[in-house]
Amino acid sequence: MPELPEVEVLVRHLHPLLVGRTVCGVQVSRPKVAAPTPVEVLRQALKGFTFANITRRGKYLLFECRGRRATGCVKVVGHLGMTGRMYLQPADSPLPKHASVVLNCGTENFVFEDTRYFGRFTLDPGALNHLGPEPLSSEFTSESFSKVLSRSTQPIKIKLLDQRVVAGLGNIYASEALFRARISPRASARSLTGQEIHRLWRAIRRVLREAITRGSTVPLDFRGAGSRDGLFYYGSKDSTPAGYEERLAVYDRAGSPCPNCGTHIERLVQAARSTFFCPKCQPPRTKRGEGRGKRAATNRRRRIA
DNA sequence: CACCATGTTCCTTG
DNA sequence: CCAAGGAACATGGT
Repeated sequence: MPELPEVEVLVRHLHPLLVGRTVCGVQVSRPKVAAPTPVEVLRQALKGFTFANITRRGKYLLFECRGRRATGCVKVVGHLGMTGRMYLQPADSPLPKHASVVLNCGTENFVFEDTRYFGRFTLDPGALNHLGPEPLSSEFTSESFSKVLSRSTQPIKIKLLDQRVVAGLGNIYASEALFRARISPRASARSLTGQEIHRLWRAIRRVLREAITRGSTVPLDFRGAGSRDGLFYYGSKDSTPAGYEERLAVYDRAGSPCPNCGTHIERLVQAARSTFFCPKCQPPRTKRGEGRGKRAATNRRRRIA
């Protein structure tokens, strides 16, 4: 569930539930979840502290906690990885199989469930230093975006996944934004025209905003008990959520008709990850700038062999 | 058994 | 130091 919109919706959901509550117990399932913070350090840091604020940066959740005497302030950096969920449940309810972190807050437990354990819950803020601008803030401009893209020969789709370029896009919304901007995912970043970059800049913001709006409107199941939650936020309580069909235009829709022109959506693999696009609405570059990286890589391999 | 999956980081090579 | 590619991480679904 974890790209910027999902994290944003989760933060808005958790904020009123957690702020003001005090942590009495801390349980961490395995060391790597808190790494590089030692589990014992995290436990001692949180015990007795009260949630003061919860915010987001890129795909990271930031939990601000304060001690009783305004002595210290602890900031926990959370990341959902691929399969992370966070929610509250009654303290006497059974914990999920893969409970990565459990914070007891009296009558309720705050649960960070993470099947694959790719997520993080740590005091180390290091990862935040490498993040690019927030896409929905004023620091993310068409001009700054253009400047960064002009230095790269990588396919634009791969560049969009680089968190130093812009923070919060993931595999789903990268495909969606390129479709909205009518740009081929294979086009090299530096080959984009000023007009295309502006379209892409707008598409990124629009796609993310729409997803946040939708996630805040539809009733969500944060525990993810829903059947079809793989692609969705956390799964809607409804097994067939209204509007599910049109939520994503291309992602995971290979073979389906493009909502614009009816052409079959195609799937391709870039950097070992799936990209979905409409070959007609997002046509390949005619001159140079497309497929170049691929050819270069092939030549390199030939030279080695 | 094979392949796929919303993400990040580390290692290698150039 | 930078850019780019690939494997690794861990578990489950189809």
